[in-house]
Amino acid sequence: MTAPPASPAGGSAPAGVPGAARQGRAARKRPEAREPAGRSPVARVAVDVPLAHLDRPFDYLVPSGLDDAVVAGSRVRVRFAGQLVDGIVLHRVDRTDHDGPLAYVERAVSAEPVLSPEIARLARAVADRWAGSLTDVLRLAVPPRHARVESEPLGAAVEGAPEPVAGGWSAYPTGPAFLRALGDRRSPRAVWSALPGDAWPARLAEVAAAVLAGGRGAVLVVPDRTDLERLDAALTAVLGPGRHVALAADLGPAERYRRWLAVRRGTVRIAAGTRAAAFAPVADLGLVAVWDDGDDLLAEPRAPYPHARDLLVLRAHLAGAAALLGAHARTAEAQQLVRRGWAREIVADRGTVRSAAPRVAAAGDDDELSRDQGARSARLPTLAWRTARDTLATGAPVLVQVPRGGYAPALGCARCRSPARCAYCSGPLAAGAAGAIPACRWCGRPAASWTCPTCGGNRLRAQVVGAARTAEELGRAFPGVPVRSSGGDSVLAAVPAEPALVVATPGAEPRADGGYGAALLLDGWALLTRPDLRVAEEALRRWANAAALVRPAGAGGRVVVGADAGLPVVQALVRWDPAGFADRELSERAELGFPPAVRFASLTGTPEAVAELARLARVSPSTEPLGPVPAGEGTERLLLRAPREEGSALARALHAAAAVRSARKAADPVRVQLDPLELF
DNA sequence: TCAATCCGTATC
DNA sequence: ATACGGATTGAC
Repeated sequence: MTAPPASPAGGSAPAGVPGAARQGRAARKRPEAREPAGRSPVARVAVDVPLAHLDRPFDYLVPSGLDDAVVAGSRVRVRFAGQLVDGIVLHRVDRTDHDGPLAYVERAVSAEPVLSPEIARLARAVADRWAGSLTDVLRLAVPPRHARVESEPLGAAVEGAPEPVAGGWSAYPTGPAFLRALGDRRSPRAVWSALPGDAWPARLAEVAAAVLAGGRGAVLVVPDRTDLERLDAALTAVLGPGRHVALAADLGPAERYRRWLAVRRGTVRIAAGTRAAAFAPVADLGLVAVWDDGDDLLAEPRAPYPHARDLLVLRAHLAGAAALLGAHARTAEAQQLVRRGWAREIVADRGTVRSAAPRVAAAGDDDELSRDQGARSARLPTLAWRTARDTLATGAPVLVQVPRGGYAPALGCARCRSPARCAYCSGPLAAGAAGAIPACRWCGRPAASWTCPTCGGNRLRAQVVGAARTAEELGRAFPGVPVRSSGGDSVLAAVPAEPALVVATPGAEPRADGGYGAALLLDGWALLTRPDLRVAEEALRRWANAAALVRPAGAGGRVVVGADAGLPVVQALVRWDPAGFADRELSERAELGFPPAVRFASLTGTPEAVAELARLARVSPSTEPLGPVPAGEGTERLLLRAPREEGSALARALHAAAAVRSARKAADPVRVQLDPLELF
């Protein structure tokens, strides 16, 4: 360590020159004399440059005039490689490790310490875990500044803690103990299988109340906006007003920053939100929770592509906080946390599950279709049709889950069944409405006339029937029964307790007042035939989320799933055993060498760039390359597979290789993703 | 011998 | 990105 030099720029600065600078030819403003702050004159700054080889802090001198504003966590502007860039102060320190002159911090943007020590540590760990740069993570973690909001008067914190309530947690044998531990400032970790019909937002709100009772704060993450609205309402109901904020991406910059600042300043201690809220800088963090961690909305689409579940697990670990992963279904990742002993299970006993769940029956492809004319055109198996008819007769609504939106989202040749492709870009053709001219789903060009390249036929038929056409057909099959649709841009939150057919795409199912009388889960084959590692897990997740909205079997609740009864995933739904399914799934993946039993990295870019990065990455001998395979538009994708315990070494090697490439000014970027959701 | 230019490397 | 240092080139 060396002491900071007394003056910047190698001693050439006009330290002793009085304010009246000599007039040059032009009225060029000379920098006024600056001197380093008296104590801790060095600011260690994370500069906002995305280059991998610059992913480390840089030291600057704090001029005495900025001594008060340049604090750990505050935003600054500094000169870096000749240009002014944004930065965030990581620390104020006494001396520098840098042997060379230090530049001064140019400007303090504000004295607000936006980066808390906990989030600074987390951001570094996230960058390391996902082979990214700190800068990239900070862009995800710290929202853009809004100066006016920052200067608004501080809102008052609501004092005291709300009454803790065991509420619905007593339905789970280990639930009350979990809540008690939170109230005692301990940090239990659990994977929670929510009972069908349970009001999960209320359960999360009760958990938040327990954390508050212990004097700590919590972060609660849900997949989407609709879930957040429900959680927001439950938090208000259980905690009272002013004790939490809802953080969503679409709030607008001012409101977003206002709520975020309330968390950062400690005015509120409970932060609920969608995936970006996983970084919410809650003070004295007691708990992180995530609902329905299998939802792919929790995967961040921006570099370095962290997944909110894994990020929260990491955060709980670093901060010594409790963790709760709740869902109706269960992911293999959550099951792995249980198996490794990192988390305990919170599950109801079999009897409770049985009495809460609807009765589930399978109607596979070989089931005869209904003889009813309308029902046949709606491709309802007899069982589904009868179930709908009988349920509607009792006065209850029926939920119809259709895997795909639109009208006919995939068309094929009427004669040979081969998929219909766009003549220009080879994208899939789809029809938007009955009798509408088909159009390409990629480029939007209409295909007024079409000839099958395989057999020469020129008539199209629907390969996949979408929700819109299903609604139309159900209307004919059940004349006089209202049909409501939910999906795409128009998602219904709830429907009344009256006879209706409610057609929804997965994730857009409205809740029914008093529960649905029945749910028909159509076209299971369409869900299960996609070439994806997670198809079965994802199908069970979607089915369970829909079936959880149906009344218990004892109250007449019925579910018909349109898939082969012999499939293990269908059996898991029939028996309502998501934990058993996840356990078997995890074992299978371990045998086949798939995540989460092993770690994967995916490198995407031009073939040369991918090859170069793979060559530069000093990976362990047990790291296995798979591919590369074409990934469209002149790019390739290479997968690297490593044993689970070598995951961080793999990430480190890839980041180091990316640093070599960025230092060489390599032109073509390579996208590096750890644990990518899509493997094939 | 010196200045203009090129290239590589560090960026505090 | 840009800026700087050292090497290289070319003209006198």
